[in-house]
Parts: sequence; structure tokens; C-alpha cells
Amino acid sequence: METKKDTTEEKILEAAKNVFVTKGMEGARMQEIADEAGINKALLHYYFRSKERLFEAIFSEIIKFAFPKLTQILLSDTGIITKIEQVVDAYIDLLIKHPFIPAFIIKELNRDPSGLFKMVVKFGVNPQVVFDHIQEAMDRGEIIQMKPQHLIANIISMCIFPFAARPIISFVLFKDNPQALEAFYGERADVIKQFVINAIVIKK
Amino acid sequence: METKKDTTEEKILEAAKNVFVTKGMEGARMQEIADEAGINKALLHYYFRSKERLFEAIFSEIIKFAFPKLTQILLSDTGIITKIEQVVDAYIDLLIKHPFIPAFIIKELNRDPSGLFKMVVKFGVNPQVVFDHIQEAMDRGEIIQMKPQHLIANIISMCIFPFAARPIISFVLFKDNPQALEAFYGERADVIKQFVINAIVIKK
DNA sequence: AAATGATTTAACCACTTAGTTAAACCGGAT
DNA sequence: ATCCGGTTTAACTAAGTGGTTAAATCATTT
Repeated sequence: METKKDTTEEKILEAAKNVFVTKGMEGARMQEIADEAGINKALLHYYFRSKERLFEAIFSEIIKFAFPKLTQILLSDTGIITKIEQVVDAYIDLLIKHPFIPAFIIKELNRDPSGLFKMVVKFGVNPQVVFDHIQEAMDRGEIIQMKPQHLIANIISMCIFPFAARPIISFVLFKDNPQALEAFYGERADVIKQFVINAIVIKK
Repeated sequence: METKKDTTEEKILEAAKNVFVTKGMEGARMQEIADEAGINKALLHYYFRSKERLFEAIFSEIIKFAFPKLTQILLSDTGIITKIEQVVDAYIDLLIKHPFIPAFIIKELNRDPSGLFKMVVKFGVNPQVVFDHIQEAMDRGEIIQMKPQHLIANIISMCIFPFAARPIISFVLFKDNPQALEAFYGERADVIKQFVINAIVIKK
């Protein structure tokens, strides 16, 4: 690969992502990040003055990732059911590729909720238009009536929680059998979509 | 109240629970625990030799809490739907009273998954009998066919995740309006029960 | 060859943390 | 009165942390 970027800064960011995501802000050690990046601590501070700055860089990158093309999907002019299916597919796909993100975000956001402000605002996520869109589908009789927030919470919960609670799911539900666990995650998208549709679609 | 136990050990445990649950094992400081218990650090170590021991004590207490009368409910001889309703009610009731438990468990279990072993085993939670029970209800045609693990994951996810992700729910779905948030959590049990029943019950 | 920026080395500082220690204190039981 | 376990005080250790510094080295460019 010629396009492979081997610059030191990228090695640092990659290493920092690994360490921060698995250990969290408090558990991460600058020395460990330096080691994992194959450099020394002095150079690490030479690039990112402080642990805080480095963490900010990683955190915003992760958050950017956690809100995928959501707005894009939600603002398209397809029906509500199609949108739900697309959101579930997009989320599960993302989470299978980056299964440690949910636990990381939950951990850091409960430690310091203020970080949410800046990020969400920066991405211009406007939940109200989503609420309205769901409400209209309810008023047209396509789906059952319920607070849009509950519907959203249900869908997002079923997508994210099994990844955040991976150790529990693995041990309690699958006796730490990795094949069974992988299969489980592979089936999640279809299961969730079917489950939600059964729950809310009004058959005519 | 005469029965109020004011023993120093209990004050320590109470203080430690507060600090550990909000700050986590790594973020918690022995000094802060001592302060919150109204004693000094020396006495704290006099009762619990090390931070590790104190944490173990709290962690097992919390885990004990997180598996409520689950087995009790699950092994009763009521129908599957009744059981699901009781489980959801029990869980949401518990979580409203102790909303910080989910984030705490997710944090610590991802930090050190080995802690799960001892606890779950100690409680003799045997998921297989639950799987079998669900499977029988499916075979009798009461509910739709799906892997019991997915059904369990769906229910538990909808119960727990909104508490674990409280800051996100609060900010994104309710603009940090505390009344709206409290109302939301108060409605969860009924919403989840209705949602699950719609999703899986086969109408005759 | 000289200059420049990236990188290493290794020592160092300031600070925090868990945990220890020794002495004194205090209140109730003997 | 004395004994004794719980408790305080206050100082301390030992280890780790983030961060800094100064000098040396190395690779490339000029």
C-alpha cells in the first residue's frame, strides 16, 4: 500500500484511540499510548501538549463516528418503516465494526456530560424534525400511537445495549462461546427490524 | 428510627457505594470516601485494608442488587407473558430507584470482565431453564418464533439502556428538561410491556 | 558542509495516590 | 483506676502520574 499513512501523528492518534477506548480517560496512561505508538513520552507531548488535548481529539473523532449518516437517512423522503430499517442497518453495521464504542461513550459521558453539548450541536442534529416525522406517520394510521421518544429509545436501546454489555451477553447468554456470540450479533439487525415492525405497524 | 444502623462500617459502605458508583473504581479516591463517611483515611484502612477489598464489597453488593428476584419470577408457574410483565416491572422499578447502577456495571465489567464469573455463578442463575421455558411457549404457538437470547436481549436492552445512557437521553430527547425526563422514565415499564406484547404475541 | 526539524534519551519536577505508622485520645466495660 | 477497642491526628513512605527539560542523535534538505 502506498497510500498507507505512516506519519507519527497518525500513529499516535491510532494508538491513543485504542488505549482510550479500552481503558477510558482515567485508566489510560500516556506512557502506554507512547509505547503502543512505538515512540516515547517526550515525543508524544511534543505532538499533543497534554493528555486532555489528545483525549479531546479522540473523543470528537469517536462521537463523529457514533452519529453516522443518521441525519442523511432521517431526512430522506422515504416512509417511516424504511427509515427505521435503514437506521437499524446502519447502526448495527457500525457497531459490529467498532464494538467498543458504546461502552466508551457511556463511560465518558457519565463522567463528564458536558462534552455532549458541543458535539451534538456541532452536528446540527435536530430531534424535533424526527419527532414530527414519526408523529405524522402515527396520525396517518401507519403505526401505533406512542411518544416518539419511546419509539426512538426502544430502537436505539436494542441496537446499542448488547454491544455495551458485551461481557454480560457473552457470559450469561452464550457461555462465552465466541462463535455463538458472533452469530448473535450478525442476526441482530434482522431481529430488531422484525421486532419493531411487529410492535408498531398497523395491519390493514 | 431506632433501627437505623449507624455503625462506622455501614457508614463506610454507604459512602463507598456513592463514590464508587458515581466515579468508578479508578476515579474514586479513598480520601473522598473517608470524607463522605465522616471519618479519616486511617480509620478507613483500619476497616477495609485496601481499596480493592472495599470495592469488592461494594461491587458484589451492587451485583446482588442487579439480579433482583429474577429467578423467583422466572421459575414461578405463570404464563410467559405474565412473567415478562413482572420482569419488566421489577427491573424498571429497581432502576428508577438506583439509576446509576447500569452505567456503573457496564463501566466496571468492561474494565475487568472476570468479576462476572464469581457473581453470576454464586447466584446460581441458570439461563438454560429460561431459554427452555420461552421455547416451549413458542412451540405452543403463544408467541412468535425467535432465538430466546434475542428476545431476552431486546427486553433487557429496552429496560436498562435508557438509564445507562441517561445524559444522552436527557439532552437529545428532552433538552435537559428534568420533568419531561422523569415522566419518560415513569412511563417506560408500560411502554416496554406493550411494545413487547405487540411484537411477539400471536393473536388467535 | 551546514542547517533544520523530527526523534531519542534520560533525568527531573510537582503532584497525587494508596497505604503505613506511631502516638495520643476517648468512652465505656471490668 | 485501668484496660481496651474504636478513633483521631499528623506525618510519612513508596509508587505512580502528567509534564518538562536539555542535550544528543538522526535523516533530509539546502
